Amino acid sequence: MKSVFKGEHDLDIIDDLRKIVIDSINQLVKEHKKSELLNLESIVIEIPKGSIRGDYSTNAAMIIAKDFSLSPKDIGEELKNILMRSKLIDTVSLEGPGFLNIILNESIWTQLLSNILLITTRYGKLDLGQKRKVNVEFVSANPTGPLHIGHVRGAIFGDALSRLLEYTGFIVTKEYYVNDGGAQIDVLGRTLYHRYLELQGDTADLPDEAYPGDYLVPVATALYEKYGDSLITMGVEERHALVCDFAILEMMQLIKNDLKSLGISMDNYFSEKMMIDSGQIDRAIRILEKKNLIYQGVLEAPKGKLQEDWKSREQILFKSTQFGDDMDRPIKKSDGSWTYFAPDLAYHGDKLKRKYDLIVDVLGADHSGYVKRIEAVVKALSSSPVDFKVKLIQLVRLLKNKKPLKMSKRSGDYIMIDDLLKDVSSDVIRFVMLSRKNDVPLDFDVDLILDKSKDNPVFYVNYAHARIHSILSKASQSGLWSEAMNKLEMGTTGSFNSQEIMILIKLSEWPNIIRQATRYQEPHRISYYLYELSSLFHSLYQSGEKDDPYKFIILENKVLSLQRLCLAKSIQIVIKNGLQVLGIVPLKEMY
RNA sequence: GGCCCCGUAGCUCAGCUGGAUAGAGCAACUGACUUCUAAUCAGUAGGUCGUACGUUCGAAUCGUACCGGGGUCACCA
Repeated sequence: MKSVFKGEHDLDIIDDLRKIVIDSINQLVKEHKKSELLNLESIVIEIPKGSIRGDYSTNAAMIIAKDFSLSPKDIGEELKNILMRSKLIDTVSLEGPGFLNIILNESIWTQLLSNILLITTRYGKLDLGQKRKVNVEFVSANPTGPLHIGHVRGAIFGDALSRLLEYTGFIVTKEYYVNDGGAQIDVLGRTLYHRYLELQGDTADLPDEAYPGDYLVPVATALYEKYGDSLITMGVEERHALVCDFAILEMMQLIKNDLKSLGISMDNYFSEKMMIDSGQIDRAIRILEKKNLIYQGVLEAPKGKLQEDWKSREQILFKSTQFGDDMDRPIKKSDGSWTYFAPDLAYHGDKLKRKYDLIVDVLGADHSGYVKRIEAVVKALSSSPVDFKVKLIQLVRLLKNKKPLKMSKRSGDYIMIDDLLKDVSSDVIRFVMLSRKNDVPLDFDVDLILDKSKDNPVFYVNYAHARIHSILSKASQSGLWSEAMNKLEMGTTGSFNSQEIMILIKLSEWPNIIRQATRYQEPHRISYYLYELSSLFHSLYQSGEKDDPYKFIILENKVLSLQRLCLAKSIQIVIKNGLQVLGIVPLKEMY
């Protein structure tokens, strides 16, 4: 019987082990003359925690017990006997309610290290996407001002998710929906014109509805440089259109700069205005009309708290309740103009036309009430079921000295991204933003980040990376190590201590972490993994501090030394791969 | 009132696609710097996994109800 591990493929021990278990089960199925297919989806290979003996464990026996009408212990015993035949498996023990604890043949660890050293950046780079097309829409902030801290989390999440999907073989389009067609643009235009008049001596106060903050002042200067005072005598409508267009261009430039400084580049900026002008809304609505999903009707008044200005009125509605929404949704205002929903409806229709296999919307949690109607649109407009996911990003609670920091929209005292980046690198911000699951609120303490940045876990991870770099360069000086060295011929003692094996098991988990993070679209799993891996490394490193035999560089034992250095290098490779998926630059030194 | 998210150690959170003795960080306490980088490590202490019922061999994880916190329920965007 040929070893599964001996193929030329990149090593993915957990997945391979799972295949061995499944093969063994299929063999049992034959032996027991069972013909029906078993549901093997929930069979998992796990890394047991605590003091349980075993490199890996599987719940297989407990899952299949029913199908065989046997107890988990009995079927587990049979499964164990088959598993024991595999050359890769050293021992299998049946424990607890029916877990099979597996210890692999120790030669696997040398193979794992050779494999990681050989394929480096490719280790963990699974082809899960197989060139399927994905659209990830994120940020999509209104082009009425620069990005502030509230936008950062969604921006970084969307970018990291996109990187992850690209890493795993998807073809990703990172897209920004530019709301350049709505009423807020009129306000923007009027505010800019006000600033423009100020330049020419007009001392009127900023109107209440105008955008606060002085970021439009330089834009007004640019406007003046281009047009002089000719705007004042221009026709109102012509002037307003011109000012608005100018403002949008400038605002998008600000936003693009902010994104760039966070390491984010979009593939596509989708203009709402251009879409409206090309008549796409009408077309999308005509499709819905054909499906009988548009009607004139009256909505019931909202229940619960009384809405003072509520008036019953007949409107053009989209029958989103047919797809699970709570109420049908209006698409036109009483003045005949579109609601916000109408262009967004057409926009998702446009995404569908572009034939993506997966469409992801990254939205702020304050849009949670909006999710169902968008899902309804996607269902209504697509001819075949499409994989559509909305990822809601919870708010960032901004703290200063552990106290909530109020940001007032009126005074315009938002913390802007470029302010933040003056004091702290985008890498640090990235790691913090990715250190929580997307649907949990995140505390972001400005002081903690600014003054005591070493409390940030990204330094912990980077410190491990840098330490390894340092060890390796020291080892190079002693001639024990060189990047050009043929690692496949590395000497190994063939045996590893328990601390090293814990790390090797952790390293073997990396492809699986990538698999899970991709499947659930949860980049934070990578942050946690990297922290844990770094922790194991620091611990191992410290063992060498106390005991010379545990050092990485042991001049009098070149074989052992090389083995340790290969382990260190492998850890470094995985940390580097992980940080790069998160869009963070791995450091070679900390000072 | 409807819908969505959350409730796990003093604090901030992992774990949630059902599995074994529920894990980290911070804070507290004890200890380790003639070094391969102490931005680190070792150890101690800390728990009715919001409550109750249910599903089953087995529940922090799934279901129902309730309690508590947040968000959202416009012709806003």
